[in-house]
Amino acid sequence: MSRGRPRKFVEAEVRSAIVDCFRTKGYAATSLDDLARATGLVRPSLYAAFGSKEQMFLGAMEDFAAGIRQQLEVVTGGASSAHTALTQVFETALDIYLDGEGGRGCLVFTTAAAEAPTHPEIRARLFEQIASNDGFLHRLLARCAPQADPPSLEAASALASATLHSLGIRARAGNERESLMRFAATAAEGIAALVAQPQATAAHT
Amino acid sequence: MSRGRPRKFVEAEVRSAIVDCFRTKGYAATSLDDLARATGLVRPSLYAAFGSKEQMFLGAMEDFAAGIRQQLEVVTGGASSAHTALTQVFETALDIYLDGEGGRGCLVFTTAAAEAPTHPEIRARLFEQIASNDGFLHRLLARCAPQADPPSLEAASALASATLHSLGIRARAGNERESLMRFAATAAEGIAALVAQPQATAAHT
DNA sequence: GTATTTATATGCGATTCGGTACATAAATAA
DNA sequence: TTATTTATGTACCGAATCGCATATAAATAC
Repeated sequence: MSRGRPRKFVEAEVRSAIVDCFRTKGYAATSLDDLARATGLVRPSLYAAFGSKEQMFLGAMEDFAAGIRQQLEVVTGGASSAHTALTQVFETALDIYLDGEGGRGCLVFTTAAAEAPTHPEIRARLFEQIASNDGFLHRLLARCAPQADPPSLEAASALASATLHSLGIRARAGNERESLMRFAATAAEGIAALVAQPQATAAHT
Repeated sequence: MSRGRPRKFVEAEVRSAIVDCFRTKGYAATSLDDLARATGLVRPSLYAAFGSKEQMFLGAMEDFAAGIRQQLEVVTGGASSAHTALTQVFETALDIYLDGEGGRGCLVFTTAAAEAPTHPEIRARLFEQIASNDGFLHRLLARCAPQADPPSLEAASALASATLHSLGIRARAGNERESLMRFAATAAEGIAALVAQPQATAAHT
């Protein structure tokens, strides 16, 4: 047991509330009072436990990305074909992007991206998380489409990543779930076709 | 000639400065004082000419989107193949996304998207501009790849749109120009392959 | 010239901002 | 019990926020 007065809050719940708050209102528009209200803590407790506003946001990026990544790994664990893997990836992401009211989208690809030009630390983490996500999709497709030649695999994983980014933006724009599902299905079929027919990429002229 | 005291500023220059300001700092973090400094106007003049902060931002979205659209139409006017058209679209977008220092990215797909959950008007315009951009790319590909079957065309234009969204995010994350160019080239080849080999899309199982 | 119209310039005013100082409460260690 | 450690709660700081009220300047209309 730790030494002093015990905390009154459950850390995981508070972290989740912080994510939701930043995701809905954005970084700059979220005040420490907003976070205090959302978490039930008072401002000094928040500061003592999670640091400054920017540190809280960096933590929220980490939490959000880790949550998505974990779900994606569970969902794609048994995927065999590229098409089913992509479909599951996109639908899992959409479930997260569309939760709550009003399409809160992606904290990393949208909210953090908006702050990147003025916050070097946020930009650095955004860079890392984009690269990490690219790597995940690349490995996933390499596993599910071993017959694809390297250029096709490269194109397919780039396009898969781009589709995920686009879904985050489109969810924010207020698209309906069915519309986003159609978009995801269309993208998944196109990308799957690429790795199914590897020779297509080479001859474009 | 108009009646009262003439304006001291050139409207186009001021509008451009407003776009740059919002694009770099984001909506909430941009103060009216920031805008006044950037434009050389004083706050009441800004307000009289362009309305509230939200109205200024909506105007900036319009200006930014119109500027990109116009450049894209010029650049793709003579494009014949899907591959060259896509390459020109992506490179033109990158020129804009990478101008200034620190990769300011896309005001619409990133900055506006971050504000969408809390600003219905911004969300509505974002929705429209995404749809408008989708339509542009769809028409462009239909013109440059008339041999493609409808499903392939659908997939290709969805992926082209997604690539544009992704480039905006990646530019914000601080990627180097060469890295983004490679990404764009990879995506362009993959998408072009889709419309070059229309039968690929149908058989994915 | 005089009135009217529009733009600029100064400055206020209530509110909110992020962060912290200080006092109090609740646990453990000795 | 007493000392120590940690968390909570209250109150406050200077700075910045958006929007506007008011006064002045510069043009045209008559």
